[in-house]
Amino acid sequence: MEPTATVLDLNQLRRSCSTCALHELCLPAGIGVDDLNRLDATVKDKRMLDRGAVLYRDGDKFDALYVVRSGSLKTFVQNEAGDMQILAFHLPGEIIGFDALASNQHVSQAEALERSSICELPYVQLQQVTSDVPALHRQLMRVISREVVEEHRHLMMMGRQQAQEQLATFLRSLSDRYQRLQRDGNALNLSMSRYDIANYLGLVVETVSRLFSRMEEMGVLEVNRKSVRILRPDLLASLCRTDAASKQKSSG
Amino acid sequence: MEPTATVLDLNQLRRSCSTCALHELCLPAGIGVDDLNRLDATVKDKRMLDRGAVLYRDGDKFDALYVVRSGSLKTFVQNEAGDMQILAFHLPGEIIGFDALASNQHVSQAEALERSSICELPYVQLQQVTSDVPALHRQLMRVISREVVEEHRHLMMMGRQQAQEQLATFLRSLSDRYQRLQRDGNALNLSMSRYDIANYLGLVVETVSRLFSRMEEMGVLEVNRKSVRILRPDLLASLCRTDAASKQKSSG
DNA sequence: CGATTTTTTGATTAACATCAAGACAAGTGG
DNA sequence: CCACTTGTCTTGATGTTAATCAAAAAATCG
Repeated sequence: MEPTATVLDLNQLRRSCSTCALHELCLPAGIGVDDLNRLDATVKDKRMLDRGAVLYRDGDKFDALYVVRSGSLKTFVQNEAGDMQILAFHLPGEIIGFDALASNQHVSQAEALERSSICELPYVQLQQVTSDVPALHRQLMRVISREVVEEHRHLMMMGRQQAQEQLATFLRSLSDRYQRLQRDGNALNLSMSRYDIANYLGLVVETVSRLFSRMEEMGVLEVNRKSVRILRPDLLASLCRTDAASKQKSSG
Repeated sequence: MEPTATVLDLNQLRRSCSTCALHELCLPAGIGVDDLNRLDATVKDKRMLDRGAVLYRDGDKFDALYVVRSGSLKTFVQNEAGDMQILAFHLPGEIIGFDALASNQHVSQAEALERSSICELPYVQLQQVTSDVPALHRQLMRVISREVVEEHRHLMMMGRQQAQEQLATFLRSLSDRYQRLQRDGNALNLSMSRYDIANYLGLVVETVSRLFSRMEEMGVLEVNRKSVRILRPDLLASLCRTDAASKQKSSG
């Protein structure tokens, strides 16, 4: 490969928060121009991660938050026995690493699902900026709060929905996030494996595979390995809940 | 009832953060004396809630965070169909309401499980204090982060453990929290119903009831309705995970 | 291409939900 | 204080969903 290409790439990555395409979705959302430059200065050199590369692992000292700039990652926890539970899949504009604020060390692991680029926000500097810029402080709190709310959705999904509803909900939420990124919400490109999807939903891989097949038979999806096209968004929506009346499971 | 008793009660409740028994477990943890007085000034009149009383509900405008001072609460979300998912049970010293930071309105409901008293932290004032007192800002971030970490535990429990392991894990975590409150960690007083426990774990009430019976037969617990005595903490611990080797479910 | 991993499909089983009913505690009103 | 209601909890019998076991097909990789 020619060096020019690489240099261009790096320059592209080097562009600031102010000109970043994710501007309105990321930490800068709702921040004034002056303050934005300050934030910009704290964002450290962007990192590239290859598929499978680990951004941080359980036990790592906390020293930065990270923003997904392109690509995608998964975060997960592991117990003593080595069982893994995937917590979330992260798309561009999303900030990760908040779990480490509590104890000053990470209690989860973040791993790239594909080649991804990352903005690093060293925490000491970020703290400096946020204490000077109240708007940024509030914005940061809002972002953590969004993570809390998202986890509530995850809990509701795992606790109260059955397998097919869960997968439908998962696909719909992915579709929504695609749209917020100005992508076609009906043409999903799943960067995670079936195994990862199953784990995220608390199922086994066979179940997920069967569900994809079933939804394809129903005409809801067109599945081609990683690429999933939503043919009938309306049907998919209806699959998120089997006729309301029909279940107990401590619904309330 | 005699007015004197009521007045005394109110006075007791009115005592400040500095002298509160929960001092070291609550927001003041790690805050200096001077700053503590400032925090103290922002804590609004304490509220009493009767069993079943609602502190905030889904859709309520966000204007305060709340600290459980005595008693206990549950928080839960509900979907369109009315299905409920309990997110957590909250004991004294715990701060709730963070879900509302994201959108300026609550997206969950908090309800007292027994007669409980609550400290209210009006957010506008809290924001003022935190911007003046960086230590408090950091402490607040740590507390939200703890909530995130706790939810990771909940997700791991629901996604990867089976019913008996879940209940064992739940009881153990409750026991730990009792101990942090200087209570006997082996003499639990469950303020929540079997129904609530089942919902929290993603099970039905019959399953939970059967598990209590089974654990009693095994000699792990002595169950008497709301009162649960842990007879064999060691056995309980071992129940949190059936022999490590024996499962798939996308463990890693 | 052979080797390994991922995904799909089928057959069987286990875990938990559902259905049904009784036991027990806590009110409630007479 | 007692009959009666109501809600919570327990226990048993049966059913269903998703896990497990097994193996082949498809994709990825060196």
